[in-house]
Formats: sequence, structure tokens, C-alpha cells
Amino acid sequence: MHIESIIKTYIQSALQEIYNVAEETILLQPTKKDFEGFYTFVTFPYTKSLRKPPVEIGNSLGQYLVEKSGVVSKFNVVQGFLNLSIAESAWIEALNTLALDPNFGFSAPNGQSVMVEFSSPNTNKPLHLGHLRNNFLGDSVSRILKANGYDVVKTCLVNDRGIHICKSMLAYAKLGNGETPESSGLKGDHLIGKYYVLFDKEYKRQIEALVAEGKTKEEAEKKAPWMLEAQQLLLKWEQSDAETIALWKQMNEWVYAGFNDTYQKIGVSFDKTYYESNTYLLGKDAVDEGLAKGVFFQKSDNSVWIDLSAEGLDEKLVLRGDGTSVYMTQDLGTTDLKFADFHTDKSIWVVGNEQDYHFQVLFAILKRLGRAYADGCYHLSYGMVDLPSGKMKSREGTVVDADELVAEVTAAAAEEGNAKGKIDDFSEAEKQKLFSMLGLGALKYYLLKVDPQKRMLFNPAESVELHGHTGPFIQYTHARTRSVLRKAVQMGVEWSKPAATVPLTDSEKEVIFCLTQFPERVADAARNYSPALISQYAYELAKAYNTFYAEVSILQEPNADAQQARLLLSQAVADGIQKAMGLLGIEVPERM
RNA sequence: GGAUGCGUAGCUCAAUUGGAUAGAGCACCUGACUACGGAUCAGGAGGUUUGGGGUUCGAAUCCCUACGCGUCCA
Repeated sequence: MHIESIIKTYIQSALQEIYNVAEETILLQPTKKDFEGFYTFVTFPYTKSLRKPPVEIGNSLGQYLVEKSGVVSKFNVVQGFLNLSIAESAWIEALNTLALDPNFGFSAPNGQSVMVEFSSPNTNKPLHLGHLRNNFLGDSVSRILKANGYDVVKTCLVNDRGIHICKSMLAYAKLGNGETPESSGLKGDHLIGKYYVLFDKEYKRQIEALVAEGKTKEEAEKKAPWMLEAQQLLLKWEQSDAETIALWKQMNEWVYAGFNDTYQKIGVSFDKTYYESNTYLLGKDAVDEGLAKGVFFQKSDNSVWIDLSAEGLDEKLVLRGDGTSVYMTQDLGTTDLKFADFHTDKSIWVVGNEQDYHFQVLFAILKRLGRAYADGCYHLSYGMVDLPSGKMKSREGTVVDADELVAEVTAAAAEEGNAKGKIDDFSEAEKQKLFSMLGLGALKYYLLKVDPQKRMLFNPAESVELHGHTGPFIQYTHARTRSVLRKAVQMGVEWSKPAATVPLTDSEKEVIFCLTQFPERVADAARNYSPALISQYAYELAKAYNTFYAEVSILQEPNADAQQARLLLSQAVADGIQKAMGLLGIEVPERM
């Protein structure tokens, strides 16, 4: 049993025996650095029910714990804070159990399944920085849920139809001259993106021309020839016009090849991909069902609505008067489809917070329709990524391209790596692999260390930073532990067995304490759908180890028991860092 | 107009969900033994937590209010 739960159990029995009070949950917190001890129990909340001053409660509980628990060696009381120090034998025992358990921190299957939908790109342009936050979040949350025992299905819904695709298609048909990814040397998604931009340029020119002729801006936007043609193209697509479909398929193929390349590079994959072109007509059954059940109502123009004022929301359109879908219609249909396909207990949508309202409405409708799965639906809403220059706008060309960014961070890692000269014996391929591991580590960590809910600022200089609170700092610490362990093997020292109780320095206790926190953090990260909690943990662990590393000698320690304990500790830290970073989708190197 | 989120050191972020003297990194300053990896470590400086009021043993956190920034719904 872990130290923390032992203490909690004894506090419960102490409250029972001394004050005759039954308390179900005991909250412990780490002791602040300025005080002695590792765990703190706050007694203020009990002063009323026990009718005793906080200090007295602290003293009697502390005494009880020292006498009976076996893990608390001493205590001190400051006002309502009971600070507990832990016996060295307890630290060693904790280290032994966690270091020798390969699955420490991870849960066995819990019989529950969850679907995580993320990425969800448009096929008219390449992935950008915003997608990266989305992808890294979705991927990491999937890993975290899996570590908590869930059976996870990763899905991606590709937005592959609609007016925006037709814009790229039109520009390509007019200006493409048969250009292909091969002929142009452009990645497929970038090639398509280029024509999307070309469309926009010409479209703007046409609007200006019409405005010059005296039309209002609104009129001009609607009447610009290319816009009319794009709409024409969408109509043809919907009527399955052979030539249009052929062009659409060709261009999609190029885009998907480009996306796959990027996904592979950033280490993201999906179990199932849905395409809007297959699902955009779904949802009308749900609308009929809602009308029959009296959940929806029809207005005089035949449009279908739901009144959600009871939920604190407005009336919301679910089907247009002419019978065509809105986003909500499609989402109703797609959600039914997803649950029918996989029968998961939960479903999570990783989508930006600009769609908070949309998901509130969607979930409210699902409940009204009586969907059994409605309670398992969750919108993982994340904040936008801002640039120092302000918000990213694809039309204004202020987007940060994902592929370029990955190349930049890799180059930055290569520059520093080559300068250090520690891996001169690596082959070119090994070096490339390492630099991409470090570059991606920096980028992923940079985007994941911030609370997902919060809006964040992307600073290009900081994203390629390799020192301080960064991924590479943690990767470095891992390489360091591996280096020590390699040398220990060379020296013929054996450490993979339970360590004996030896005197411990504060820094050693600090590291063990940090290691014992891992399972709780993993559970916390799943509860809050927050990889940031894992990032924070990995950083704390690395810092604690580096402090320890600077303070005591491992390989030159004369006492064999002490040396073995330190090696076991190093092993546990190496494993802990690897696991924590693994939950973020970040690999760690043996050397760097 | 209605709804909703945010505001913490010069900058980027934390704060165990109401706990102690609000912590890290970057940038700035000082120091680290012929040591196991210096992509490191130890230390310094930097704060009226946007302003004002309230709730209580205790508030960055909860409530009210003003201001600022963002997003959504028409």
C-alpha cells in the first residue's frame, strides 16, 4: 500500500478512536517547501465539529500517527497544519514496490470504452498550428485514457465536401494546367492549399471590380463570377456529375497523401476515419424522430426547430425549410452512426472553444431525444492558439504551417545537437531520428504544457527552446539516467532487486515522493482530460532527479546498499519519465 | 442586444479545485570541487493576483460590481 493511503487510513481511525467521529474522505496535501515534512493534513475544517482548537487536533493526530502508523517518523503542527515526516524504511519500501512494478501508474482494463474524435481537417488546405494543438491534445488524451484502463477508439471526421472544397477545385480547373504534386514538387495538401489561396485572390479582385461598378460589398460578394461558379460546382458535385466527382477524387487523393505524411511525422494515427461526404445527408431520420416525439416543432416555412429555453439556451434550427441540412443535422446523424459502429460508453469531441455553444445544444438535443449515450458525451473544449501578431487568419496568410514548424523545431534541435558533439558516432539516419524526436518533443511539450481550456500564445522563439521548462530538458534527464545505468552495467553492479533501508538525503526522499505521486496524477489527468497535468509531473520529476544528481554521487558511492538504492531510484525515474512523456506522445532518447 | 470564457512577476505559464510567506521557465545578476553527461545545479532580484466591495478561521480561486480582451447566438 502507498504511504499516502496508509496515512489516510490511520487518520480515519485516529478520528474515530480519539474523537469518535467517522470521516469518509481524508484530504492530504504535499507540505510546502518552507516547512518540515512531506504530507500535510489541514485540521481547520474539524474545529467546529470536534469543538477543539486546530493545534490540539493536530497534536493528538500527529502523536497517534507516530505511535501506530509505522510510516510517520515525526510531526510538527503550525496553526491548523499537521506536517508529517516519513520514516526512511517507508520511503525505501515505496521505492521497492514502484520500481519493480513495470505497470506502476497504469490501470488494468476497466471494461469501459471511449471514443475520442480529433484532428478533423478540411481538405482544402494543409494542417496548421491550431490543428497541431488539437492533434496533440486528442492523441495525448487517448493515451491517458488508455493508461486509466479504457478501451479507446480514435476517430477523425474529415470535412471533405462543401463550398470551400469547390473553391480549390475551381481555381485548379482554371489555373492548374494539369499540375500535380509530382510535377510541382509540392506536397499534395500544400498544392491544394495553393489553389485555395489563388481562388481567394481572384475572388477579392472580382469583388473590388464589382464594387467599382457601383455594387455594394455584400452584393459583390454574392455575385462575383467565381463564387457563382463555385456554387455551380457544388451543385454538380451533389448531383454526382462524373467529371466533377473525378476532379474531387483526384484532389482529395493528393490531400490525403499529404495529411498522412504529416500525421506519420508527428506520430498521430486513427482507428477509424469518417468522411463528411458520406455522412452529410445523415440526421434527417433523427429530425423525423424528433418531430414524431414532439421534441422538435415546425415553423410555417417548414423549417424544423427545437426550443431549448428550459435548458437556458435559445430556439435552435435543426433543418432548413427547404429540407437541407445544417451542421446540427449532420452532427445528430454522425453521432448516432458513431455509437452504432462502436457502442462506446463515452464519446469525446476535441474541438475548439468557439464551438462551446454548438455542443451544448447538440448534447441537449441528444438528451431530449432520449439517447441512452447522451450522458457519456463530452466536448473537450480547448482555447485558440494566438500569435504574437494576433489571431491566426488563413485568409490573411498569418497561419503557421504545421509541416514548416516541424521542420524548424527539428532544425533547431539538430543545430544544438551537432554543436554539443556528444553523438558524433551516430549514423546520419540515427541523428535524423534523434533530432526529430527532440524537435517534436519540444513542440509537443510546448503545446501540451498549457491547460487545454486556456487560450495560449505561440511564441516561435520559445517553441524551439531546448532549455528550462521544455520537452528536451526532460528528454535530457532521461538520457542522463540511462547513461548512469549503462555505466553501472559496465561496472558489473546489480540493482534490479529490492533495496535495503539506508539513510536518505532530502533530495532522495523528494524524488521517491515524486515517483509515488504518479498514479494519482495519471488518474487526475484522465478526470480532467488534461495532458498539462502530466507535463507538469514529468517536469517536476526531472527537476527532482537533477537536484538529487547534483547533490550525491551514485557510481562513486562506497556503501554498496546506498549505491544500489540510488541506481534503483535512477531506474524508476527513467521509467517514470518514459511513461509520463509517452502519455504526451513524446519519445525519449537513450543518448542525446 | 443576449449568452459565455478569460485577466497572476517585464514575457510565457503554475498554484493539488477554499489552505501556510502565490511558485516555475525565459530574460537580467552571482556562484558550482580537475564529479557519474554543464541541454545541468545552487542562489539573487522581480507581485496591491485588472480596480472596488462582500462571504469566513482562511480567497488568485466563491458572490456582486466596474474596466479590459476574446468567442458564440442572431
